[in-house]
Amino acid sequence: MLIGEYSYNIDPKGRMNFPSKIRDYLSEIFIVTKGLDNCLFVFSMEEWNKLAEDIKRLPRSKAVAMQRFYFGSAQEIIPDKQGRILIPINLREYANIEKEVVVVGALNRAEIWNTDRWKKVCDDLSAESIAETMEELGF
Amino acid sequence: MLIGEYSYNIDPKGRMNFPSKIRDYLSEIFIVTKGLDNCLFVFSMEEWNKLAEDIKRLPRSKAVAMQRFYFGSAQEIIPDKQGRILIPINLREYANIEKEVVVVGALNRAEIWNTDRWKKVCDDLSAESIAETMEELGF
DNA sequence: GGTTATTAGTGGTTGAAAGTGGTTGAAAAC
DNA sequence: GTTTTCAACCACTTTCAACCACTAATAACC
Repeated sequence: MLIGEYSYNIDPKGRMNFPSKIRDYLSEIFIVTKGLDNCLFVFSMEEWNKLAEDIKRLPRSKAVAMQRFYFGSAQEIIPDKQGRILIPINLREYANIEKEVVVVGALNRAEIWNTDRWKKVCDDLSAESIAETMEELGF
Repeated sequence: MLIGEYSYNIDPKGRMNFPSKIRDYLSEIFIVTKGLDNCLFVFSMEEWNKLAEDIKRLPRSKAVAMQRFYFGSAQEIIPDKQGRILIPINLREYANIEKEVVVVGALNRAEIWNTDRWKKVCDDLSAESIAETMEELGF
């Protein structure tokens, strides 16, 4: 299961470190795509293939948008010996990533965020709605 | 699987570079045809033959239009030593391709777009519909 | 608790591959 | 026979992946 929050800086060459714990979970090669709310999604090959299969089976009307969104933006990523990755420029632009970056575990995927955006998202998470949902779950 | 987004300029002689990653997948020779939404489709010979078979099996009424659309516009493409391709003028006109071009991976085919058109298509992808479909898929 | 060993993270260099521009020569068109 | 076109090269530039070397942080051990 992917959990945790990790902060890094992107170096002048566009490389960013990628948390070793998440790397271990994803194995040597994985997929980065556009995600929701202008973050990037990171999938293991296994999860990615599942998603691809599901998208294939969608009715045409929904499939086209999903295909363009995910396949169009997807990139195979292989970290270098030091565990760094290089994110394609179009994805960096999409996610507003320039310098400070956060990698966040999210169950079956990881997410990459512009740090400021991430902070904002966290602030906006209303404590009440969380509490409410917890109650629904019986916790 | 064909994925990713790659940007190039068409040079004064009408040549455009073609991404090596997609070239590798398609092998030495492939097919370009008119596609949906005024883009161009790029198929591997294998996929192309499959499509041709499928079209053959259609009921006559539907087959004629499909045949005219796909076979009529199809062209075999062989990249030069540097990996560039030359797109026939009728296809360039169809897709409004003049200078800035994007090549996009889409699972079993690639698409070639006028850059501005592609941007527009991406912008029009509604975030809600993507989110909704994701939820349906259980991601 | 302090020292050492190990792993995580950062910066920089280099060489191969990807990408771009231009030239030439054969074939087709006039 | 001349001109035009275009595929096939050649040469150059840029990019980026693969290293190497170093520092910081963490874990293990005495």
